[in-house]
This record gives sequence, structure tokens and C-alpha cells, in this order.
Amino acid sequence: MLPLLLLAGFRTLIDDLHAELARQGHAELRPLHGFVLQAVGADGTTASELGHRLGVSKQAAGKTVDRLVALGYLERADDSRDARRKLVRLTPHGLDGLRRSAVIFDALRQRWTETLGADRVAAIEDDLRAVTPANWFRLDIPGWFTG
Amino acid sequence: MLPLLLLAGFRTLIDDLHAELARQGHAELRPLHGFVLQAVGADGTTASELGHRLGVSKQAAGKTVDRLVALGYLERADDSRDARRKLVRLTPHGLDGLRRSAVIFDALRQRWTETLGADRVAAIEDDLRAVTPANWFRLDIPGWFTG
DNA sequence: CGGTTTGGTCAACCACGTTGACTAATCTAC
DNA sequence: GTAGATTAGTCAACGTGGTTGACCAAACCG
Repeated sequence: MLPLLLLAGFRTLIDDLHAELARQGHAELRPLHGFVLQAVGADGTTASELGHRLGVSKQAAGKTVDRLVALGYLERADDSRDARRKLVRLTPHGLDGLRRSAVIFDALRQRWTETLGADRVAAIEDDLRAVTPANWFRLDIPGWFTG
Repeated sequence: MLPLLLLAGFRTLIDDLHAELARQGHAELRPLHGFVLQAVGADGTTASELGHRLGVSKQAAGKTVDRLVALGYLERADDSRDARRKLVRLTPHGLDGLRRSAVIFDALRQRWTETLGADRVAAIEDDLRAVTPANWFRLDIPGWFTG
């Protein structure tokens, strides 16, 4: 049951997050998109770098950027110093979604601490850190999924 | 970080499982397939019931069954008592994959207990059970993902 | 018996991923 | 400084896993 419990814990948090995001005006954000917005980050990035951060091909990253551009979460801009590169940046709408995600995650983690206690939640985190490869956390950018 | 840690824990187990399954002659099994084989179970089922167990439409379940039939893990048979139903059953190859999955999961969980101790692993499981909806465990069939 | 429900399938479509091929721009080395 | 290698982006084809809608045949039920 361990794998299923881990999946259930993850999906419960993600599903609750997106239910609340939908209420707050981000109904079109899908679970993947939060990871992408986070990986883009406040400073912006490029499709190739995004693919690297997410562990997918640059083509897959490019197509996902296309969708998020169409939804108004990302925008592309030229790089004045390298004509090959196309910068990918958060729009104000994208930044709003990212910020709301962080706030909602804090609230969801708080719900867990009310059920389990802060020490148990921290113990889960410590234990999982101990048994998972460090390279899983290329996305560990300050401010995201914190709490 | 909590959601990412839960995802990392799950994916680490699933990735390790499939790396080992590939070594044992089941290279074509994808992560989804283990859930499907488990949901089919030793007694077999139908596409509609399978979709219900997995939480997807009967059409999606049917297409997945098609793929696993093509790979030799499942087979279809007529139901002598209801001409509408088509029974879906594990082939010997499918049963072999399912059994090997169970053995490998036991070994992977054992690795976690060597790092964390049996009590910590059990505590993670108890805590996750306490904060996730019970209906996540429609797949909690004896013998699967145990350990 | 007639109407509804159920199981399966087909078609069209979408999201997300892959690999391979290709262009254009930049970097590097001679 | 130019030739060759590397890098960024895109296009095309395809695979997998999911959706909805439509439809048929069998079963169930008043």
C-alpha cells in the first residue's frame, strides 16, 4: 500500500489545490501547469532550459509553453543578446496563479498539521528526503511548494 | 516541498519497480499497466468495471485493455451468462508480471525500512491514511502493493 | 411486450510525450 | 576571419492515455 498512499497524498494535495485555484479564477490551470509556471520562475527562462528543469525534451517543453501562452499565463520575448533564444516569462496572470498556488499550498499543509501535528508532517518530509534521490528537487526554488 | 516529496517518493518506487521488472522480462510494462493488472485481478473483470475501479471512462479502459492484450498480458473471453459482457482476464504472462511486482515492492519497502526503520515507514503509512480520502483505495486488493 | 438500462465499440478530439530532421545563430579553433 | 561544431527553436510524425458523443445489441423490468 505504500506507493498508493504516497500517490494518494500527492494527488489529494494537487486536487485540492486545483479545486481552490478554480474558485479563485484559475479554472484552466491543470496539474502540470503549476510545475511549469514554477520552473519558469519570476526571472523567466527558455524552452530548452525549461525542458531540462522538467526532465522532458525541448520540443515537449515548447508545446507546453504554447498552451500556456494561449491561456495567458506565459509570454515569449526575444533575447536581445542571443537571437536564437526566445525568453519565456510569466505574465501578470501567470504570476497571480503562481502566488495563489503558494498561498493555497500553505493552507493545505496547515490542514495536515492540524490533523497530524507539525512534528509528524515534518517527519514525513524528512523521511521522504532521506529515501528519494536528490536530483528530484531541481524544482526546489525558494517560495514554491513551501510551508 | 511536501507535494514534491510525496511525488518523489511515489515515482522513486515506481521507477525502481519498472527498472527491476524490465530486468526480469517485463520491459514493456509501463507504470499504468501495473495498476491495470491489479485492477483486473486474478478473477478477471469487464472493461466497464475496470474503468470504474480505475476512475476512468469505459472507453479509456477498453483502449488500455486493447494495448495489454496486444502485449500478451490480458485476454478477452465471452461471458456465457451475459452475451453483452466480455470478460478480461490475466494471461499467464500477466499473472507473472503481477506476482513479480508484488515481490519487488516488498523488496523496495524493505529498503526503506533499512534506511528509516520499520516504525517510521509504518508511521508514514498511518499518517497518509489519516489525511487522504478513503475512496482512494478502491484498488486495495489483498496481495497488491502490500508490505 | 415495450421501454429503459447496461456493456462494448467507433469516431473525433485533446494533452502530453517521444524521435528525427531541419534552420538559424552563436561559439570555437585554426 | 572563416570553417566547423554546438545550441535554440520549430515542424512533422507518431504513441499513449484520456475525454465526449453516438450507436448497437443484449438484458432487465414494468
